Amino acid sequence: MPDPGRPLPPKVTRTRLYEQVAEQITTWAAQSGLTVGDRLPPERELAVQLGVSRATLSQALVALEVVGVVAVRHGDGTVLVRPTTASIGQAIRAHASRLPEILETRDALETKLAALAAERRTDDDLAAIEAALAEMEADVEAGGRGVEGDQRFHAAVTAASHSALLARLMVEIAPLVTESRLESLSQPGRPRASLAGHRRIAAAIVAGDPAAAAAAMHDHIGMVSDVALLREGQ
Amino acid sequence: MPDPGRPLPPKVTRTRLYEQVAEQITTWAAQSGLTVGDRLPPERELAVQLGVSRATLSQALVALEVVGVVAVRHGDGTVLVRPTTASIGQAIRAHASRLPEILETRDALETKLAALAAERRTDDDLAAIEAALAEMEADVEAGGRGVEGDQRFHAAVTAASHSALLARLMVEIAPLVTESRLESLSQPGRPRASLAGHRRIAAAIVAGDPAAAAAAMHDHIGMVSDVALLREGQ
DNA sequence: CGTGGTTCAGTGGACTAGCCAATAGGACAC
DNA sequence: GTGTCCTATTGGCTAGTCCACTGAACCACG
Repeated sequence: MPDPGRPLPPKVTRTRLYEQVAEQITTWAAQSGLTVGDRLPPERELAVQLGVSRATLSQALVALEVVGVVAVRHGDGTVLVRPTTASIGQAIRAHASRLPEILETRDALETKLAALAAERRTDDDLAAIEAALAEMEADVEAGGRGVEGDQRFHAAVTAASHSALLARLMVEIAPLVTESRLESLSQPGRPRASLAGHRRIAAAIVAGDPAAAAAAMHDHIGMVSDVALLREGQ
Repeated sequence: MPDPGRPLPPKVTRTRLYEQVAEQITTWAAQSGLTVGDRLPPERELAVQLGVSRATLSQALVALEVVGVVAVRHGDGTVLVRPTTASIGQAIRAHASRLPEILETRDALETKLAALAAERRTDDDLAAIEAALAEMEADVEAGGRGVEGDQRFHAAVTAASHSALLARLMVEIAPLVTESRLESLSQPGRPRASLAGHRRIAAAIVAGDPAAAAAAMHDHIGMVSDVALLREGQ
């Protein structure tokens, strides 16, 4: 769910072929255990493997080059210059205790995001945040866990921060965050508590108080952390 | 390093055609007074105007699309979705290198890293931090900018945090951080100030005081930020 | 012995020509 | 008016071809 950027709805996004190809390349590279510095197969060969023309593959490589994932060297080959998203997840999964790390990282990123959001939020941002809150509330009232609304809320806050770099890092760890979210919201009483936490965060953002927003987000993640550690720990 | 005597080799930067084309498009769009929402000429026509093939033009458009400058709509046309600030071509080469964003992100990640380091640092970690400080000090005393030592220091703090995920994210933004580091340390008096900031951070980590370490790191990055913004402002 | 040039295989860079697919807008039937 | 269909225009993608660059092996010369 590459989403933190747009609270906007489904919007039939026509996926261009090169996007899919770029995605396939990164996942394939991750699964193949390719690391920084390794070479991708030659374009002609790779194009055949992926079942696309060389021109399309070239577009995909341009996209990956612009994003800084690969470096295409004329006459030499194409090399990975940055670990791909999937490889990050893979690397982390190799570690036994990943949940605490995920929460630490969320704490680092999201407190900053909340503070920035309090400073920069537009009316549209606030509307998206409110909508996410409403969605979560409705779900929780109906006995649900509010997973969707929770996710949307954090995505809306990310969007409201208007920081492309931080947003990208959130996308990077998104799959890991999903895990922790599910674990947390699956506990009795947690959805309501989480909703309350969100309300405090939203209030601080609406009020334009960066410090309060950061503190509220920190508390919120700390709450998730506590319970998760209890479950996991002893 | 083939020739220590010469300061700078010719540096033949091989520019791909699509990069030049992308640049031409943005500058042309700016000069033509095109604003957000306006349509670019059809690909076939534009390709002729620019004197390149449609395939190459397509690559350029992919690059601009990835960066978020244009939106290519099948069957309709290509529209501008973000004002082109002339320097956008540069932005493509440097990925998403917006200095303020980089510093925001560093602030988010590194304050947390410093706090964790204060809690978890081992003797080896402290030794590495001290070594980096010593290296930077020696370089600065000798009139250098201490770039190497600066980098090592932050790497040592990152290692001392013992958080693989945060470390990975630091790796992600490493190339961007390098830019900001160079810009900052190139200013008169900055290396010394930076060294002092490092000392405060190190002291807090040695003392095992997470809050103080985070605060010191925050101040340190804030200092870099101030100067950088001054530079940018003019 | 080594320095420097040459060759060659492999690789990406770019172009041309062509067909497919989506869109918008007008023509038409109702 | 209203809805449907048609069509010109536009981008999407492919195939085939040639060119330029890289690196390594090779060889000739000093």
